[in-house]
Amino acid sequence: MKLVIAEKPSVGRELAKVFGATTRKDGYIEGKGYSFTWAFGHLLQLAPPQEYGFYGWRKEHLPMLPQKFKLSIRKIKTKDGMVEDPGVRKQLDIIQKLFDECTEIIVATDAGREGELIFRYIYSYLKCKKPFKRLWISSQTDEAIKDGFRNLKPGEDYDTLFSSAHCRSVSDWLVGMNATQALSISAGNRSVLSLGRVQTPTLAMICARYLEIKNFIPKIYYQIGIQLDKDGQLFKAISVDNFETKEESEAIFAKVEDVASGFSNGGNITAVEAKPRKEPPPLLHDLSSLQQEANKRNGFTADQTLGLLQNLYESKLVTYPRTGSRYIGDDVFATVPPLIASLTDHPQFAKQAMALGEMTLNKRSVNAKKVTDHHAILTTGIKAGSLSKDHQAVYDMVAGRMLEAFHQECLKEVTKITIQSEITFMANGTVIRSAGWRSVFNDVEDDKKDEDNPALPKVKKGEALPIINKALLEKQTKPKAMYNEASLLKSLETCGKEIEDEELRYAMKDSGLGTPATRAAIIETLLTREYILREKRNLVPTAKGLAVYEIVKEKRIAQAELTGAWEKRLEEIRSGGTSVQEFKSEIIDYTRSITQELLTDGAAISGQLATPATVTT
DNA sequence: GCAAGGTC
Repeated sequence: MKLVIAEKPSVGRELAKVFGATTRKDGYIEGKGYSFTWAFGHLLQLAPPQEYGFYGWRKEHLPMLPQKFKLSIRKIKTKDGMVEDPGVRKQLDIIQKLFDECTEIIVATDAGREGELIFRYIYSYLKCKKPFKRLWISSQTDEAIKDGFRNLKPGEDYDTLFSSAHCRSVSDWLVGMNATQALSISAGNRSVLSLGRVQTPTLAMICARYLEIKNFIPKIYYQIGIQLDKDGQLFKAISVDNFETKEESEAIFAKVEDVASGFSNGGNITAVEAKPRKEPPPLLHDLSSLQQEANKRNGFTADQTLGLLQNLYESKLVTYPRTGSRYIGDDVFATVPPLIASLTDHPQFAKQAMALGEMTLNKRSVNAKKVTDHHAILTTGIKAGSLSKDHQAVYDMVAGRMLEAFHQECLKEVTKITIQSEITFMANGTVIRSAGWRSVFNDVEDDKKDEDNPALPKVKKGEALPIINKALLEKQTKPKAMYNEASLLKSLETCGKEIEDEELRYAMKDSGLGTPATRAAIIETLLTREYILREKRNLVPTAKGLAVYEIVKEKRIAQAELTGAWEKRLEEIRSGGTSVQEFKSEIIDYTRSITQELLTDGAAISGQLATPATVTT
């Protein structure tokens, strides 16, 4: 018997189906000379400090540098503390039995660094010696699966990928465990002050933004607004320049030739520009973009959205949710028309689904090269029974985005009219000629809500129009907005760099902080540590969070660049350019220095933290 | 009591 092992049950079942294996057993499926089993993500983790003899949190232990790392079964939190996850233990027993019985293993965990690690940790923990080959596919259509099985790779081809994965894991343990204990101990050991490669830069982003807003000094400036009349159709224009002083703006304001000052046609049209603009549909959703949208539309937290999506996935209503790709391959694209047809009885989308059925589908979201472990989130075509309100809301965001993504471009006409009257004014207007994808939700664009003129009258250069109204406007510069879950997720994708362009931002996603599957958990960790609070929809730092930030803000552990630097080195390990030993010794050096620094610097916040919890006996 | 990574 050959054993196929997948990363998760859904993939194991899918592979079995393609092979025609149908005998369902407890934890695996059998048939045609194969057995198909699965993990549930990482079943094993690097063992905690006490398994190396570091009991309690003691300064004398630091830095903890285990010679050889051990693996232990994934734990879950219960009221009696952390215990082995019984489901994980059971599945490991099943895998052990299948390892013993098989002649060969086919590794079918996700095609990536963590997928490799999931299998290798199991293989190592169960002390298996059987030969294994690697299935490496980026799409799970029948054809891609069959093709992958015809082209199995030698297992050892991925040895360096495993090395880089293990290094990632060990490095996070060394830096995270040591830094956390060092800071907690030196700050007086009152509570857990956790630090880590991902959570600490995230905290730093929230704190830096908060302080920037708190220290922001608004500046007053003046603008002049006018209203013009073209044959009874009124429109607004605003001065191109801002004025710094009230005196200056008042002097100019007085000279603007409005009707009330005796000028019947004081507004001279000096330029008219009307340009058609095409707006392509948005890309399909990946987890992060969906979490952002659900936060904006419904106020769901990243964690809630992930939970709702996971339920929908388990009910087979949507495809795999923890994806970082907003694209699908051509093979999946071939399955899209029936998916759209399945929405023709949807109460909200029926009309658009029918219209889309008649059109050539837009292929902006179709690009096999941009599909990594998983493709963008789609519906499956399976009819949703009655869903809870929240589940329905998330399902509709997936379905609606699908209709948008394959829809026509939105065609607009953008008009700019330049008016001269003592100074230069500008009127902007946008008219939608053909709504295209925008007809799915009929939303107003975020940045167009305060646009002064939806439609502008037809005017010609050289015309003079009456200015029927003028106003001196006093305005203030505004600080950036506080982070909320949506804007934080967006920032994590690009390490805090603000990139508006959707595709450019997407290109940077490999250098982001955390992964789609872990970002919601990172936010929850910061909340659990009481480093941050939810204040309405905003995420704001607490005094504790700010105190920790003050200690670490200049250190590498608080900078997103640390992840970038590690990633570069890990890729060198994978490609064979750097030895594992070289990287590990760098990490150990860094662990020693950050631990030492924190043991000293942490004392600074000892007094600032909340009084220790009262101990009752 | 602690990281970040994966998933149910």
